[in-house]
Amino acid sequence: MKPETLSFFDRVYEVVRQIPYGRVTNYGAIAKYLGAARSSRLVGYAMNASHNKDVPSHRVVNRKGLLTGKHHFEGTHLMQQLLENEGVVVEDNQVQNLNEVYWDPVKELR
DNA sequence: TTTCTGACTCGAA
DNA sequence: CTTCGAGCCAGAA
Repeated sequence: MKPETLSFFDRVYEVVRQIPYGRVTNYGAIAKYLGAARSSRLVGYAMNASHNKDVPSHRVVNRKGLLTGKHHFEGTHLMQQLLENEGVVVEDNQVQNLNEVYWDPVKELR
């Protein structure tokens, strides 16, 4: 597909889809990678609409590593379980080893 | 068609 | 230290 024809939301999905297994990133990093550093909110809003998409939205957390979007998953701890299943340590709705599993599209991707 | 409201982040007061 | 405002897009009512 042509990136130019994709909406901002679609471009967010493309980036999220490239997050490696067992890694997580945050909204601001994705926004910055897309050239819209001030649009971190939109990334979150995009996740809200990514339910029908093939997007691993559970790998996207906020800047502090908090699972702010877990409430949008089925069950009470599905998002946390998905992450732990990938080896990510989550405790009290927050990624503990964030600096170890953190994946920055701006640096890692290109 | 207009209005509203969200999975955020950062800097200023 | 805490609180507040601004910036940004898409879909539903």
